Amino acid sequence: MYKVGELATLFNISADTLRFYEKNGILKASDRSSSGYRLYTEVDKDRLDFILNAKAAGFTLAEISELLVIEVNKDQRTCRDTKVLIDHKLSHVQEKIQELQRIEKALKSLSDSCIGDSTSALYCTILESLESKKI
Amino acid sequence: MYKVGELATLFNISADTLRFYEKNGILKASDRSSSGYRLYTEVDKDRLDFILNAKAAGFTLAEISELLVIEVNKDQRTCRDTKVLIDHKLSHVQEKIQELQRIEKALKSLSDSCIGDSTSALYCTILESLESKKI
DNA sequence: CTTGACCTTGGATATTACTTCAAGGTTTAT
DNA sequence: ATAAACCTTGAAGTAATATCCAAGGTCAAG
Repeated sequence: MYKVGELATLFNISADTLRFYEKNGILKASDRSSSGYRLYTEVDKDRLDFILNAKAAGFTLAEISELLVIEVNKDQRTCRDTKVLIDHKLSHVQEKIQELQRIEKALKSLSDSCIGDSTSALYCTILESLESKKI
Repeated sequence: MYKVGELATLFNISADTLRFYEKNGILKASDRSSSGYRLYTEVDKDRLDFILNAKAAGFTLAEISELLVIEVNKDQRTCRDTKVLIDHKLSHVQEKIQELQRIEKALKSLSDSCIGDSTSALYCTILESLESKKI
């Protein structure tokens, strides 16, 4: 059994984060000590591991909740249920990448247009672009 | 002179957004009518154009404020001042792209490991990965 | 028995960029 | 003259993910 600070240290997160996860129904300590301290079991620890792995894969906490529902009811769920979530997330991430690449391109084009030396900004091509050009 | 709704319509944003910009010191209507209506001039309109172009290039409102300070005091600023901001933003965006690409890769690898058919999730490789593997 | 490190709770704060609301005043068209 | 469409303000709400704080209880060591 781990106290909140112990489990937090194990995973290099803060005790506040664990309390936050509990408040949001994503990870509840299985037990409490007689004095009210949270006590986490090995199962709780595995669940936290799952949560943090999913987070590292880019899932939001809401999405992780969905994944956990499947994980916990594995025997009544199919691979399709899981894969649908992953693929949905994947295309969302790909859209975001494309949007950022559009922005990257715009910024590069702004940056490349300007030498960036100590001459007056009066005729700075970057500013000129922002004044009028549609990006 | 444009009223708030007129200017908003011109740029396909909401009147509320313009009021929000004013509250945040990013764009203030130059005048008010006798009854208190905001009245925007052509200069205000140009400034809004600048703001929206910068937004399209991925800048936050705080960053746009910085750009506007340079834009308005052009004669006392250099190209370097401007380019520093752009390049700073550019590398920030590139970092975000890399992080998303890391996530994309992780998701792809999860997705590819699973056929996603109607077999039980009991042995779903995606769930197995999330249970233990560090991504 | 005291000190320090830990734990509890609820609530506030932070970020970003708005949106919505309530209650009321103004303008324009018919 | 009245209805529709506009405008005003300040305050509160939203999403996402925590972090910080205050006031107080608990536990282990010396």
